[in-house]
Amino acid sequence: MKRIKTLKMNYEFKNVFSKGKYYIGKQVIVYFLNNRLGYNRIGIAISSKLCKAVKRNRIKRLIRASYQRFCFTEVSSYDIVFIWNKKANIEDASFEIISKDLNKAFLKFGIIK
RNA sequence: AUUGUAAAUUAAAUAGUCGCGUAUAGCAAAUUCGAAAGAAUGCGUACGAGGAAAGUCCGGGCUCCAUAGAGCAAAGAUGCUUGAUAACGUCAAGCGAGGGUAACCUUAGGGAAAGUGCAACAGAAAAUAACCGCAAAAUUAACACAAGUGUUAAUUUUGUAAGGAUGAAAAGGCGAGGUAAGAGCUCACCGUAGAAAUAGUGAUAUUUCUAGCCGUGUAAACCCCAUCUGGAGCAACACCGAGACUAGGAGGCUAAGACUGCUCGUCAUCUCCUUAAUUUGGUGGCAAGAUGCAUAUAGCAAUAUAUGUACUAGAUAAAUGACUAUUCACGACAGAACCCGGCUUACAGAUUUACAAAUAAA
RNA sequence: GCGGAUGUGGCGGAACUGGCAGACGCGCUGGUCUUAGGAACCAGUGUCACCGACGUGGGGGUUCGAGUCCCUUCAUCCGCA
Repeated sequence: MKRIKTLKMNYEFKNVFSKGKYYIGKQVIVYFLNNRLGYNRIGIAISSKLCKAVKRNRIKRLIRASYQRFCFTEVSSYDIVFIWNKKANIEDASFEIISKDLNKAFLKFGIIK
């Protein structure tokens, strides 16, 4: 399955937020939770209060693009949720900083080596 | 050349690597997911967001509610004229009013004599104007003298809108005549209202005559008049596949339902109320349309007609991104979600056309 | 997609038919009281300025005059399917 699986329902997001572990990066906050499906599922949540649709779309694309850069050697099964850090300025969103954040987060929880 | 007015166009480009969505009677493989309906997978090829996609402020298509019906009421919208349009609160061309030296811009612009309400404070008075004042007559009192008149004051009656601290607004304005004092009482000029003629489809304009002007403002207060509007929305709706389908009550007539009230009429047979439950997946709807562009004809124009030509975004947590290199003016506002016509709002710059003003030069 | 509500000092919250905007409460500042603090009481508190002008989310309009009426726009909140 090459296509990225996504989280869809509201209760799935709530489950990850309440039970999962998290890492706070400069621009992105990452939540992790184990699942038993045998593959990863991701969800990206950006509040509509932060900015308008074009910038929100851009952030989603940046996160998705940087997620695809990591090739997962082991068969990992996690639910991962990405949230924009409210302290960071939306105008400064860039691919480099987001991919660094993701790299640190994945290293911390041992998904990649 | 400067300053300005109006209208229109455009919305960085190129190459490479990786990646995303849709389509595919191209090639390959017959497998995977699912309870089923159904869906998906590799490679290749093609295509893949705007002028506002936005706000949701109007109007329509489409679907269901009966085929969307009839009448009265209620509620709401619009409001100079003529035309355009599927329709509109939109657009075009005009008229009136206001602004600008001008090009040009703005304009919810019917009715106040159908009725009701309101006009704070100030002011004599805020809408059937006599409080002060001005003037005349009568009475009383005082004073003067030439001795029955005059002057002054007060009171009463009458006439009078010239003047009066105010106010946004004071009863057409201003000047002259006139008068006891005054007054459109009379006259000239200006304004207003009405009628006729002429021009125009018409709003209206011009001219002439008449009326001395007997009614202020507010309808974006209620209202009156004219015109218009049935309701709900693609989460509509149709179909396919699962799951669930409890207990009690009422009606099956004249009941209940189909936007609100009433009356009439129609439809369907099971419907409604309370409690429990109201879960979940797929397919269609879904992209060629009152479409855009060019030319010709009609028209001042909006637009219409004809011919030619162009047009594969179609998702369902929602597709356009990342990196590298080069160039420049160094990139604004901003992301389709059933589809169209408008309106409104946001917007870095770049380009083009037409016109106006005064100055300078030729 | 459809529908509704709200916006006024630093904060909450009044102002009715258009007619003196900032009532009232909390907070803040200064003073009295106290050895000190609290409580209590008194005075002040939009901005520029000290005459006056501008101020009810922003921009227009109607009116003699808008917090109030109308249009447009921004922000926040809520409901339904």
